Amino acid sequence: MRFSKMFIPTLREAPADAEAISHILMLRAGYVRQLAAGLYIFLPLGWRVLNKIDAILKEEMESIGAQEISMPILHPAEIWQQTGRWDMIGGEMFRLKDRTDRDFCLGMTHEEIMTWLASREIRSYRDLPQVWYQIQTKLRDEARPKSGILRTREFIMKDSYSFDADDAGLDKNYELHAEAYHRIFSRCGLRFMQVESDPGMMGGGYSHEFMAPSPAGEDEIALCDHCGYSANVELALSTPLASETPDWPCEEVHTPDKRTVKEVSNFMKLQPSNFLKSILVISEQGPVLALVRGDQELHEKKLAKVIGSHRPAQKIEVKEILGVEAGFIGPVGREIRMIADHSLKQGAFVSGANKQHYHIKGIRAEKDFTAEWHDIHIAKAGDLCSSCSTPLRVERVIEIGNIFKLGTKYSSALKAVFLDENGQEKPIIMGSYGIGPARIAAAAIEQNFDKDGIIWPKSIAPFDVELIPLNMNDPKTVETAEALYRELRLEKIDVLMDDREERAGVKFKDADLIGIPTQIVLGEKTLKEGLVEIKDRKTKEMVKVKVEEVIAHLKATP
RNA sequence: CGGGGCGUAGCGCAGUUUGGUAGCGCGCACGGUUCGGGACCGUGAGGUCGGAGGUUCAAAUCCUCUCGCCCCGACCA
Repeated sequence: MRFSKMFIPTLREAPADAEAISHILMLRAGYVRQLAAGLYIFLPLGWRVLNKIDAILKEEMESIGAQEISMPILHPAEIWQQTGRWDMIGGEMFRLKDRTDRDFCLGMTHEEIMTWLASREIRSYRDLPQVWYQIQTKLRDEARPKSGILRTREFIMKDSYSFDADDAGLDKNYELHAEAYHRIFSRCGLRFMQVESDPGMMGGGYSHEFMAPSPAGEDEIALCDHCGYSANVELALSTPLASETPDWPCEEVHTPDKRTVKEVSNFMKLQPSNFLKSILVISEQGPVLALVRGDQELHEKKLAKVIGSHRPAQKIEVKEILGVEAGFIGPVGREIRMIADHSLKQGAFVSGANKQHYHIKGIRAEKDFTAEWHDIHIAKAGDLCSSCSTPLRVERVIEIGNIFKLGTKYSSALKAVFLDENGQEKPIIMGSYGIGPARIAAAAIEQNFDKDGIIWPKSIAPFDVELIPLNMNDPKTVETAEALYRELRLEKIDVLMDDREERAGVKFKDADLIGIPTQIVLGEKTLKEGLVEIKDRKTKEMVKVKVEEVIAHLKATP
């Protein structure tokens, strides 16, 4: 492509409402434009990147036997009603009616529709397994679109679905996808890891996420460098370091107006880990007291797995239900249902005394209070790995892909069944597997940039090479550039030639911003010696090469 | 959905406190000089001051309502 003909609107200054690096750079380098909150236009450069990623996705999907199809994004409500998700999902689903008042929604994902297809077409175990995939638009009315392209309301996803006759088949397809995903993200030049994850609204029991470390990410994962344990902090298990607990006698302490763990621990000159924190929540079955150690945070999702959905109690409710002001509540002498974190099992702690302006010191599990024991704290850096007791690291990450074992949740609901070898009717066993190409692109930028702009991994760069003839008024420069341009294209090397009548400085700045991995600079003086400069965008290293040897040189440096 | 911030030329911003009829830098167009890291000089185009209503002789500026965008949190296949 010729730069002069291609629409690449670069910006010297970043629009004020962009914050994430990938967002700023994609805007500045002319890859995307924002239409509205969470809606992005991909400009020619941006679309080329997505196409490169898609090509890798297709290759790797085909390599594990997945077959590409394409599904509508407008879905009749009935199918979503049959699986229950029409009612389960709230405002995140775009809903609409057709002219005859029939309910529809815009697809957030395609489990329902894929399963519907399977239910109509698959009869026998002989038809299985099947793996179908598509690269298709999804729509979700996100509560909070953010970080440019990272969290949008409309986005493209590669989603695949496996259909098997038995669990072994599902395990196989799950494993094949995990392997394909490793190849995909490696080929895209990302640093990433596979972690255990919470299946969430997908249902089913078993899932992993693929995470690319980046400060721009929205998720956090806990990692053990020793045994390799890694999980989203949403479900990561950990053992908080044991706290030093002197063998206090049980006694009340006057703590006037000291309510928070911080206030009381400063007042009593103790560590937060010497405290027992009591949090009142309201569940559907009534109030529940959640107990965690003072230096830990309550994990609402973990708690929800024990007591179901719940909300924190308001200050007035605490007073009404427990008869004492928040800040002085504790487990001692309470009849209420209590869920306590494992870290409180051993040792003596300080908690609220259930008496205004008093705390109680030296309370012990089982002796002074009883509770149901669960892991309900948020894993944090420094906690010990629950399997090998090594301190955990916590890292911020971008979710770039996920894989789920769905089981029969959707096939049962939609009657996607087959007859097995014995003529028995059984629900198909399913898995679903997603990758967000735009997130791959954003993560690649977040992981590869410098002060001058983007540094694309070669595999997903919009072009392989940028040809930069500096002086378009010099016939020799233009002639050589045109010749090289032709030659590169004959060699199937994607080349962008900056043939604009611009000053050298502008071309250099734009080239660095856009981030094509290799730059070939044609300067008037070096050209007189028959040389051009080949420059690496990432390392800034430059070598002078004879014009005739450019192709050979490019081929020699992968 | 809760909290905070911001809407003035294509982009970045000033002007709003104290009401007097809109300005700077970049970009854009034209002419000239320049030409290996976002050139310089000159001329010029471009604005419903997010929108609606109100107060006032007069509103970008004050009041009310409303829309949009960003950030934090809640939420999140």
